[in-house]
Amino acid sequence: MLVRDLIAARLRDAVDEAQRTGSLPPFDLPQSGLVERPQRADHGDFASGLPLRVARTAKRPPLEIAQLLADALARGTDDGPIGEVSAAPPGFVNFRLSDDWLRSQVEAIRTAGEAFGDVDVGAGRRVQIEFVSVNPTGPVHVGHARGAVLGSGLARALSAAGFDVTREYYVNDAGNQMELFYRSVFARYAEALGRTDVPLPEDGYQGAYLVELGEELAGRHGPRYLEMDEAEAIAELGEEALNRMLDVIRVDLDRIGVEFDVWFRERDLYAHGQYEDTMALLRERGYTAVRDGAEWFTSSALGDEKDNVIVRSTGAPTYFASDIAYHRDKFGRRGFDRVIDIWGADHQGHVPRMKAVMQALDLDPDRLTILIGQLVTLKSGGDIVRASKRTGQIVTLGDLVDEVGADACRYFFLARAAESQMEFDLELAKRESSENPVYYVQYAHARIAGILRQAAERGVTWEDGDTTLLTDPAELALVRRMLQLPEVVDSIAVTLAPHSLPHYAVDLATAFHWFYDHCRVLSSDPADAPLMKARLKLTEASHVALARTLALMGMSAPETM
RNA sequence: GCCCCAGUAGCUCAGUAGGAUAGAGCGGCUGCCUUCUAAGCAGCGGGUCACGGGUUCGAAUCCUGUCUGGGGCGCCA
Repeated sequence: MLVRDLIAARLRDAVDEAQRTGSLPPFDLPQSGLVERPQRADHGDFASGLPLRVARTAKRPPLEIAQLLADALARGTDDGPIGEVSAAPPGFVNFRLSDDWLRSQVEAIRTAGEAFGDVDVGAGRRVQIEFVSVNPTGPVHVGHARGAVLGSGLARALSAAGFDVTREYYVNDAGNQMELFYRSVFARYAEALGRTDVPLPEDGYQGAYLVELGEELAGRHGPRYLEMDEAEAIAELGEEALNRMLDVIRVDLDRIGVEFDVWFRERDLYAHGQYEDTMALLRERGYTAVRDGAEWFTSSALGDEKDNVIVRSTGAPTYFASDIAYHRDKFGRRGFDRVIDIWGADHQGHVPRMKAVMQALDLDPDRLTILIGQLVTLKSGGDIVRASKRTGQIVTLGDLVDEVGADACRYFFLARAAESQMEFDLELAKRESSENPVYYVQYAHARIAGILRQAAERGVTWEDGDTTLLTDPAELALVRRMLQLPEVVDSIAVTLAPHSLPHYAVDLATAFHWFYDHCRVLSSDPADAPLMKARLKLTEASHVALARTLALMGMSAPETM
C-alpha cells in the first residue's frame, strides 16, 4: 500500500471517529484527492486540504477542523511511516514522515530489488496496448517513433502497476495499400531481371528499399515468378516481401527497446470469420445502411459527426470495417478488460467513430482508451529538419537511432506529454555533456556503480551495516525521493501518461548527486567503518531505485561512463 | 465553416481528479576538484501562467468568449 493511501485511510478513520463522537458534524468525504504532495518541503511530505473543502458543510472554521484532525492523528503514530502531524493555516493537515521509518526503508528497497516500484492497482486485469501498427510497406518512419516509445513505456509502467499487459502490433496485410505494395514489389523484381514491360503501378511505392528488395528476390528466385500466373506470383512474392518488411520493422523497433507480444494479422479476421460475424451483428442490430451502392456504418446515430463506409460499392471492405471486427475480437474472443490504442494526431478524427463502434457492439466505451500523440518537429540547433530523402536527412526510425542513439530517443520521446506537440533537438540529444539530461541521469548510475565496485575491490562487506546511522539531510532526502517511485508508477496507471517517469529520474539523480557531494561513502579509516557500511546500504538501495527507473524507461544503466 | 490538441522564464518543457510563496533543465553571471567519476555541486538573475469574462473560501488547473500555432473533416490507411 502506498504511504499516501495509508495516510488517506488514517484520515478517513479520524473523521469517522470525530463524527461518531460528535466532535465533527456529519459530512461526505471527497472520493479522491484526499492526500497530496505539497509543493513546499517545509509543509511536510504529505498534506490534506480536506478541512478547507468541508468547512462550509461542517459549519466550522477550517483551521479548527485541521487542528482537531491533526491532534487525533498525532496519537498512535508510533513506529509507522507517519512522524509529525500538524495543522497549518488556512486549514491544511500536514504530515511528515518519520526519520526512523525512512531509515528502515533503505533495507526494504535493497530487498525489493528489481521489484522495487511495483504496485498492485492493476490486480492482474488484462490490458492490451496496440501501437505503432504501421502498414508494413516499408521501414518505420521517424514520425512513428514517438508513438512507439510512448506505447512501450506505458506497457512497462502498467506491468509494474500490476496489470497483465499485452503489447500488440496490428499488421494491415489486407486492403488497397498492401495490394499496391505487392504489385510494386513484383514490378521491382521484374525490373531486376531486365524486364521493362512490368511498370511500377501508378501511386506505387517508390522507395529505394524496394529496388533492393526486388534485386534480392530476383537473385534468390531467378525468373521463376515471371513464368507463372501473374496473380499467383504477386501473391507469393508479396507474402515473402511482407515478411521481410516485418523483419526490418521488428529490428528497427527492437533497437529502441520496443517489443511486441503479438503481431496480429488483419487477414486472419477474414480467414477465421470474425469479419463476417461482426458485419452480420451490425446489420442485425440495425447499425448499417445501404446508400449510393455502398454499405455504411450509421455512427451518426451514436454521436459521431457522420456515417462511415464499411463496404464500398465495389464490394470491397474498407479499413474501418476490419478495424471494427478487430476491436470486437479484442474484447470478445480475447477478453481484454481494457484496450489502449495509440494513434498519431493525423488519426484523431477517427476517435468518435471508434467510440460509436463500442456502443454498437454493446461494450462500455470507457474500456477503450485512444491516446493521441501529437506531431514531432525535428530540430538541429535552431533549424527545423525536414524528413526528406532528397536532402539526405533523417527519414526512418533507424536513421534517428543511428544519429542520436537509443537511450536519447527513449528519454526525449518519453519525457513529453503525448498531447503536446514537441520539438526533438537532435543536437541536444547527441551532445555527450551536462546539457543532456540523458547523461545526467545515467551519470548518477555510473557513480553509484563505481562506489559499489570499489567497495567490493577493497574487500568491504556491508550486509551488517546499520542504517539507523543515516542522519544527514542528504541521506534522508535521497530515501524520500526513492520512495516516490511506487507513487509515480501508480499515477501513470491512472493518467496513462508515462512522461512523469523521466522527470522523476532526473529528480532521483539530483538527490543522489547531492548525497554524493555531501556524504563521503568510502573510507579506509576503521573509525568510519560503521557509517561507511550504512552508506553502502543506502548506495545499494539507490542502485536498485535508479536501475529500476531506467529499466521502466527502457534505457540502459551504464556501470561506467 | 466544423471537430481535436496546445499556448507557463530568453529556449525546451513539467506542474492541470482546484490548494499554501508557479518549478526543472539549458543558455547568462559567481564560486567549488591533493580524498568514492567536475558528464557533478552551491549560489545569482529571469514570469501579466496568450488575452477577456465567469464559478469558488481559493483558478496555471474548471466553464465561456477571443487570438495564435498544429492536426483532422475521402467509397485512403
